[in-house]
Amino acid sequence: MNSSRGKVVTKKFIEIIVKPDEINGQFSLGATLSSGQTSEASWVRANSGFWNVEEVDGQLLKYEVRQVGTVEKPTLHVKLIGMHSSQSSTAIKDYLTKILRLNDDLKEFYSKFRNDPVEVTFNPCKGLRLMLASNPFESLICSISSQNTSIKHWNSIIQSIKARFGKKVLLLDGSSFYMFPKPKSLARVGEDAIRSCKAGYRANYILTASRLVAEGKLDLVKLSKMSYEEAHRSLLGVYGIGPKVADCFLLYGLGFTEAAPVDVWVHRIIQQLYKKSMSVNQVRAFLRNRFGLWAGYAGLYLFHFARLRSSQLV
DNA sequence: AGCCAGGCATCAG
DNA sequence: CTGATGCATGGC
Repeated sequence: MNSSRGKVVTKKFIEIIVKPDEINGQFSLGATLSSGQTSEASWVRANSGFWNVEEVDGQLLKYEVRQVGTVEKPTLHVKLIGMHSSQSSTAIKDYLTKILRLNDDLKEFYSKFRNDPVEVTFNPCKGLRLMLASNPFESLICSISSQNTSIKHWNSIIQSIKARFGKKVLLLDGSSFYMFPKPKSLARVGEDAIRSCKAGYRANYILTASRLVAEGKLDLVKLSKMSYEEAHRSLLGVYGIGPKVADCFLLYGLGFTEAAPVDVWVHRIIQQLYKKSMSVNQVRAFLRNRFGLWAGYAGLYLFHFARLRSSQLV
């Protein structure tokens, strides 16, 4: 069992495998983690996969996920570093299934809307899945930081916030990682400090939201138990949070799949595909009415498709 | 140099 | 309610 006293080299990690029959339909890890979702800022690309660090059952855990096989028959290899022997690998599997949304029935999405103009996105985006943020507060700040700037820039804002105000942890493989600060820590640092993370005018929004969460006036758990409309309405009351940021957080932070964030990309592509001139608000209503609980997926596919096309990859 | 990026608060009408 | 404008920052 314990090899640390023997001649055998201690195995520092455990590897688990997620098989095709544990994934509901197609999956593309690469597309999913490269699609600019506001839940993914913390994932790091390395080797042939991606890694992240999270607290699972109060235990710090680094996981490296790599896809083998095809998009149609996907298999995931997950390397776990720092796992206690008391933790079951099925608990880890459940956790990954939840945040990579492996139970979402993608084939149903494709077949249900195969006669809709959104169908043109299915092939180029095949296997793309929504992701659920593992830390709702981090997702809230990511969503706020992402407004009116590039994906690259808001990712760098988040990295700076983590490096400046987050706790540094050392991992068993020798690497280190900055955790996202807790609401109370971030609420304490002041606007100038947040501004120095190149957050610009968003610094005030970030600080305001952090204070509200720290003081319990913005209860993320309570929000997750409301209806979508109710939760959206109450988020709009927060300074710095508008319709798009609220939808980002509800979708990626809390898992409301009927939320479809409408940004400039989605606004443009919807008007092109459906040949109708619409305001941002009209597009938002349009997506919700047409796609219901699949609106989040439709929005993500349209967003990713539009960006792929503009970079000449399609 | 000027415009755009996963927008929002504010103010005018 | 809808429409115009300023706002930090970085990339092209």
